Amino acid sequence: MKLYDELTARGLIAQVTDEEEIKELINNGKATFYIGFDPTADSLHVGHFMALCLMKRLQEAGNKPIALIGGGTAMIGDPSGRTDMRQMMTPEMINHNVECFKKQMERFIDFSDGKALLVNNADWLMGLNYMEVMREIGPHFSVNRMLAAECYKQRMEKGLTFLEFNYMIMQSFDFYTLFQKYGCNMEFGGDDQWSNMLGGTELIRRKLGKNAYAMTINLLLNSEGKKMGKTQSGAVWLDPAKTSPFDFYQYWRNVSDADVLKCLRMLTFLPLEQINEMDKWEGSQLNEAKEILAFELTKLVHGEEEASKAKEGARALFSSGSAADMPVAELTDSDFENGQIGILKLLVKAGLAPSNAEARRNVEQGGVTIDGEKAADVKASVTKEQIGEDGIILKRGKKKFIKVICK
RNA sequence: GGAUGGAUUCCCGAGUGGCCAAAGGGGGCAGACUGUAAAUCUGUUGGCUUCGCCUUCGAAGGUUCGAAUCCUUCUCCAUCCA
Repeated sequence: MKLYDELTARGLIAQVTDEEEIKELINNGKATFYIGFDPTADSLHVGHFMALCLMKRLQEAGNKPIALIGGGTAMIGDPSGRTDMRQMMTPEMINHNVECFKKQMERFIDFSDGKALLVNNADWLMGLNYMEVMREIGPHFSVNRMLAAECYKQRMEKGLTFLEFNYMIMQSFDFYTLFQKYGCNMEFGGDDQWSNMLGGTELIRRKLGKNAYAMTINLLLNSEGKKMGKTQSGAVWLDPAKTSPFDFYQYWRNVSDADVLKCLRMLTFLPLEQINEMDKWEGSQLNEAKEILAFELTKLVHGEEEASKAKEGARALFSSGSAADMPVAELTDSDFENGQIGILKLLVKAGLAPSNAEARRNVEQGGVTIDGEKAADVKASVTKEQIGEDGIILKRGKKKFIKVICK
């Protein structure tokens, strides 16, 4: 199966500017393409991961990837699809994030020997001269058309500042620059980037009279239409320090039935035949598919060893309620009073509850167990001896476990 | 620059002097049922040393025995006019 068909079969392709031409280019390894990543946080997340996987697939087919880190565009903030104003980021934050992004990307994409490029648009955007940009680029953008673009629609009601309005122009300028500098003829991105990307192809056509192409990949949405890769407490990060491999594994282990196959297709590198086979699974067998999904993704992001650890840990935990590889919380002597610690304080210290009140509620509602025994009394406490050398297993709710040990 | 409307708890959104830690919904959390799924039902949802106390209704002052509610100034946002 040719690359383009495979991407289609996996449900990745959302929109393309010219299907025939793009097919021809990427199937034959003739594309030099770029994907932009704005450093708005200090770690990549699942959305970025999809883009990186796409990059990898294309690279394997002989195309040349350029990973662009938006150190310059992050100064503006992309308003696409957002209803609220973006928080302005300080240059220090941006630089820090750029460094974090670089490190993480190098784990996924092979940048050696010019097989792929890593560039930062701050290199050309920061030195731009306002008047020059106005005269050179300005005339090629119709405000009327920009305002009609889908990506600004949501902001027309809540308000849009001139700063953010310029984002599209900067992104277009990126494509234009890469086209000239590196012969970059394609841009990929999430579907929410479509209008920004069209801006780039238009600009290249108008200024240089040349053709460039754009293709978007579908955003990973769950069956309820919400973006996946987000939890209550924030994004699912690729940085193990921000989302532990265990939690990462659990996130995918817990996707709903309706989303497993979609995730397998879009996110993993498993052969399509194998995935189609799983498509026939029903009921509790789907549970196995979830385990495969979780394992595969954890393997891709954190390596096989971590993935196995997470898998074994989860299995042990959910079947017997104990495991060697589970998150650990350490207590120190100062946490104890007269050699013991209250159950509520213990929950908070272990990070299972954000506050005493929350911990109290959990205990009162029967959601807390210690070593498998239900803790029903809010005033109960645990002694240092009970925790001992091996520690105790503290559980809140059905899925949150932590091992508590003493120093 | 002018006119008008607005800012309430995680989000949406009621509340116009005491009965307000603040209706209702969404979301979250916990329980039951299950397959670590979905749906459904129940409870819960600011904090604390929890029969009590402390901090919250854009910010700062003021009026009052008492303010999310009234007054003053400020900040921010939307709409219309320039």
